[in-house]
Amino acid sequence: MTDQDSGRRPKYQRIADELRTAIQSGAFAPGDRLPGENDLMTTYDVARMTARQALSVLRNEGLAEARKGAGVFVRTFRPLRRRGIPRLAQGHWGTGHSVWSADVEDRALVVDQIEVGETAATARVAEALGLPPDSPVCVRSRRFVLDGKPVLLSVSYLPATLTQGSPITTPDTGPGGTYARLTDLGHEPVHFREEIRCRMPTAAESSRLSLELGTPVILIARTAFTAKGAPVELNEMTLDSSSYVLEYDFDA
Amino acid sequence: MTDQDSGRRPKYQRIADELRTAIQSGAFAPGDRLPGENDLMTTYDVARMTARQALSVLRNEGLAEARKGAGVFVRTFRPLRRRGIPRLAQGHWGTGHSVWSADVEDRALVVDQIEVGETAATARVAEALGLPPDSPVCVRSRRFVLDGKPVLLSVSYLPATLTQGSPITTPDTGPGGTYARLTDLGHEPVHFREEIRCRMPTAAESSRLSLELGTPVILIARTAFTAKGAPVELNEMTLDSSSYVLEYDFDA
DNA sequence: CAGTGGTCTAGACCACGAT
DNA sequence: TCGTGGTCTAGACCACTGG
Repeated sequence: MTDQDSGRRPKYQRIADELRTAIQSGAFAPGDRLPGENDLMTTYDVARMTARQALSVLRNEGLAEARKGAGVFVRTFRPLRRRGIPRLAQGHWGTGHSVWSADVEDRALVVDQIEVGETAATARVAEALGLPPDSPVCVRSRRFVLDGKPVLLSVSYLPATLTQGSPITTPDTGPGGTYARLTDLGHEPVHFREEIRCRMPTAAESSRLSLELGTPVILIARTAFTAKGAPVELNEMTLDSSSYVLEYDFDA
Repeated sequence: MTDQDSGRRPKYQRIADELRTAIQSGAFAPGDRLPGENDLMTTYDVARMTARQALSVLRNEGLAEARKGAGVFVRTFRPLRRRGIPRLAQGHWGTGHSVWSADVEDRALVVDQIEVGETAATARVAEALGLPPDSPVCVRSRRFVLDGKPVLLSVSYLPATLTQGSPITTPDTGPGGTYARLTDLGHEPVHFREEIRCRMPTAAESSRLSLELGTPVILIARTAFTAKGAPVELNEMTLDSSSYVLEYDFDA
């Protein structure tokens, strides 16, 4: 260590800084290959682990992704748009445009890993549905895959007393889906509450969504209410944050 | 490597798995100290870097945080609740309860790092406000600190032609804030669009929000529209995801 | 097959925090 | 002061990808 020490910033962070700046300045475009471990070792005269650490910083920031045997590449962000309130989202609020561009949806959607069954409600689920603990609930679990890329995990909980004998307890709920069947049963959902949070994925989520390192997940917990204010469904969704932009339109 | 190899899972991931399971089973509660590098080295008979790598997995998952000189500890999650649509959020949708608990807000809020000025709109800002590129815009930048912990960065953009000479161009906008002043000027915002995404923080964001490793940020871009459908404000917010749950209520 | 990233070892020195 | 995590070196073998 003869020259450096200018500033107390660790070597691996200095290297990461330079690469990050280069990416953000456009010197490396999305999809471009970045200098690899060997490049950094010679360029900066550091050990292998130090070069690796620098690259791992960028990966954990979601800026780069490694492809084994190929190299390290700048990541892209081309999200889908999920409209939380379709009724209001269209219309004449058109002078200003969206902040983040999003792909149009004329792609191949596959629903996957469907599991339907009945279990005892966890404390959280019972609370959200206004049921006593351990009440029986209908559980519908699915995965959504868009153009071969998994983007969304969905688990829906409904009071089992409501869904007895209804198509809701079968994999195919029929035209209009679960909400149409609830309406048939006299429990039409008219009000919704969505709670949103964000965190790093568990190993299981990371695997089911094929997530890159440094990709958070968005959690949406949607509760559906009837006109009487009774909760009839809790839908817990797990989204690949690199695939989604959420949008909510509302009036003052 | 005499015994292992049972399963091709790398050592550091196996160690991380065991610790993760122990955390999720409650063997280690939030705030508890986890086995440190030296503990793992002797327990699993691995090299220092391997133990470090196992712990770094948990940190990047947001499950653990390291305190230099002290140890590695299980993280906590006690979020604030941000209601996107206050008018609807109250009321009679009360049978079902929130999925995630949230602290009540009787805490000390400080607004910080206030900067107000005028610049040329970036392409993204101009697009959102329906302005020609490089149009002059009023910029209001702030940081919100709750009980000493920074939780939110906010940057607001308004067409400079609207705000000329108004208190909006000063640090203190007066009672009712920016929206009240816009109303005074005959540009009352009546409709809002919020776009939400999520990603890992930049170094600057991480520093301004004092984020732990493994903590994503939530980005909210809110556009405010007048009754005529003209956008009058773009507010870009950056939230510490470990401090927030977002909530949206709406009707079918 | 050559090059890449993935994993792992066995050392070292440092800055920091608790005692 | 002593243990902790933070940084760094200089090697090694492996699995995978590409031409």
